[in-house]
Amino acid sequence: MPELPEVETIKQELGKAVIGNKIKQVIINNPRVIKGLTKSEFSKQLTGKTIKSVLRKGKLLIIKLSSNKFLTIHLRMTGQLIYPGNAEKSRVSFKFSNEKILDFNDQRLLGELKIVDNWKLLPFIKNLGPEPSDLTLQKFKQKLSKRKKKIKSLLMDQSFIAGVGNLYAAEALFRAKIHPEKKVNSLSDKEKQLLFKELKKVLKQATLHRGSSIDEYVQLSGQAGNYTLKHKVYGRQGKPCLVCGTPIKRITVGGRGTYFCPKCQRK
DNA sequence: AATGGGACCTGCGCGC
DNA sequence: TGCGCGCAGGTCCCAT
Repeated sequence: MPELPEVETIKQELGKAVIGNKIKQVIINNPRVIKGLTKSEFSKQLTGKTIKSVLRKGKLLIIKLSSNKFLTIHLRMTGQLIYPGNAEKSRVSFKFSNEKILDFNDQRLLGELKIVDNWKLLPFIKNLGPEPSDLTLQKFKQKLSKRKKKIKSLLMDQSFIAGVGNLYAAEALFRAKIHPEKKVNSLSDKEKQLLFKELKKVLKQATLHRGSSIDEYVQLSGQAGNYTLKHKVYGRQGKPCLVCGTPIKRITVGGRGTYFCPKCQRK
């Protein structure tokens, strides 16, 4: 599933691939992923516009157009951007004047494409917590104080910190040796410090490895991300913990599948 | 205010 | 064999 490292990878590659390209045609194979505009309004807003820049905030991609409007893309779980594509199995494709095609694929149709005047006014952005790279240990600790829920649910809360999803929450907690169900108000100062360090580290390393190919995520070129091989707990139910050999357990936390080592990670 | 749970969506894997 | 069910999780929405 695309989380910060995956979306950042796409953002970097998309920037290299399409900045300066002019949209010649919009091909809409399934309008369900387009929010707030009809098919024809969506096409009209994009056709003839040039891609000026590509930004990322949390898991949201933001594409600045020459009209000074923004095309925002949220991949949710199974969204993919592929370039060059072919518009064959895509939900929406963008054909540029150089004849190359950018495909937006999305098996489960939960992804969202929008066109907005100002992305900063989107509710999702207004409620978004800090980017991990902007977060200091002091601020992290301050944000953790007075919170009572399970640490994993809090890490995945986009208003708490931007860009962390199910996979990296699990990986960071394993590396920090903290049980995913541990209540935030019972974390020691040392645990908070270690969690802060490991969370930043895992996100940075995953980005350097171009993300994790779980579910449908692939890089812009269609290649898999390389971080999948570095996972220590995610998807490893029943397999031995890479530190102590105890079988990795899978439980449900906040309705989400959660992997952890019952020996290394204590409540 | 903060928290938890359900809904959304589709394809796949499993069990009977 | 074939079918139906559960599951995958990011975000929004609602109830408490």
